[in-house]
Amino acid sequence: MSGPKLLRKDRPPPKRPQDPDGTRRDILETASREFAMNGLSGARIDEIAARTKSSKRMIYYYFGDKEGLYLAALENAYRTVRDGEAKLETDGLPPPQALRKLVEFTFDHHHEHEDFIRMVMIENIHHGQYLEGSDVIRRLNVTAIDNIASIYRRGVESGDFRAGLDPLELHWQVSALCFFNVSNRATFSKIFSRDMGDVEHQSRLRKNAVEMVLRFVSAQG
Amino acid sequence: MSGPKLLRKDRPPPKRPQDPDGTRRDILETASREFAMNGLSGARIDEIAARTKSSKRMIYYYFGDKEGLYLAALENAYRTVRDGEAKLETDGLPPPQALRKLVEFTFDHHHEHEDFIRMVMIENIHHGQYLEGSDVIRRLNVTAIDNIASIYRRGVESGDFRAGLDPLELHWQVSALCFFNVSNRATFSKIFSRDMGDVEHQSRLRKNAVEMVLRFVSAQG
DNA sequence: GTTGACAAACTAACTATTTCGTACATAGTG
DNA sequence: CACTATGTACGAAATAGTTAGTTTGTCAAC
Repeated sequence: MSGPKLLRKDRPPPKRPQDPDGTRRDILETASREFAMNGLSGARIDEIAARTKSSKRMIYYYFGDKEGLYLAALENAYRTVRDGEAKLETDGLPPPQALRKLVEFTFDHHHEHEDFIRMVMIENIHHGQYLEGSDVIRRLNVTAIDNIASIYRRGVESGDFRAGLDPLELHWQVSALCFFNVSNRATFSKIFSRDMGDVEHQSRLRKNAVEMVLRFVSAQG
Repeated sequence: MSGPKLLRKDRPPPKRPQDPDGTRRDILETASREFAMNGLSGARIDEIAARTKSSKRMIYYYFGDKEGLYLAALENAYRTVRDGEAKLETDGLPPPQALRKLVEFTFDHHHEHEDFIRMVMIENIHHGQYLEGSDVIRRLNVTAIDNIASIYRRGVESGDFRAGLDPLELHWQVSALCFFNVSNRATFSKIFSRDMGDVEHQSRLRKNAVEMVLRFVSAQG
């Protein structure tokens, strides 16, 4: 489960009685799950400590207090997801296909990272006040615009897309469709007695999201 | 602020030392604000009690426990919003204009009812488990589909809309665009250092949402 | 290479509050 | 007088955070 980074010093330690990096990571991962599951006030420090290989004292040792731990978990969530997104490559493709790929990728990616979605929801409940103090997160996200901005620019130049749209707003629309798909699945499914998370619905909703964005930016229409 | 229902008995009581209906309503409204603001575990019974004209004792008297109060607040939120939505009239309009009006109305309505949005977010964090036991809420929502379903059907008949779309999925897309606009405004604004809630952005996002839905259902394209 | 000092990593038990919920007593109402 | 509505005070459990002390690693000096 844990691969301690080799090649850092001569001896890769097989079992350390003291393992600051490992302990820190273990706490952070456990806390991330608990916060994503229960929210900031819903998560319990004692519960997190119990699920950790470490102890409550260590949580305070490394993260100061509950809010410090929450912020670390929030940054962790953004980092994990944005790192994954960096793998998307669309440079070679014609703009419409590139945009299609981006939407499909975003849709799938959000779908696969429910904990991230939940953390963002939770942070929005708190009016983004913890995110506010984190330059880390801002940096991670601002670059996420570059991709869609470049695709859009190419699309306008090639005549496939209409001009006058704002890449940030485009990103907003894509996010809305993909985010909502995960964030509101529970209430939506229960209200309408349909499991919106099953493969059939997901495949249709994914197709819809793509069509919606493509038709929106399309030059003809 | 409080209009006690007249015409029920001869005398509308001007000042009652004991006022069960008023007390109940006062508690519910206060609780609704607090839960919307802080979530289920974040809200404090003592805090709610303090903001009430009444006392903590009365909360337990009328709502049993914290979860009972939360459920009442959740139902209250859905009821308030769906009651407002019932005012929308689109029967006379040609389908594209009817759909436009529906999207604009939903967009504005969500925008004006942030507390409702927050309650739905909170309930989704809890995997919709409280909503599950509430037939009240299900009933309120299922009828919300009728409107959009009827517009869509008329649109297909008139040749304005393409066939083969699912009204529930259409409702999903509209909801996504309008819901996200409120739910994720905080984090989005802070990450990109733009106030997405100001009038200019809102007006553009609203226009985008309408165009997106109309282009999506359009027969040509 | 052994030692000893110092810092980092870690353990266990404890505390001060907060927070939900309740008993008990009282006042209005029909 | 029975029943509903309400005020006051209290209690038990949960919860964030701490105090005090122990073990482990590092590294320079001998």
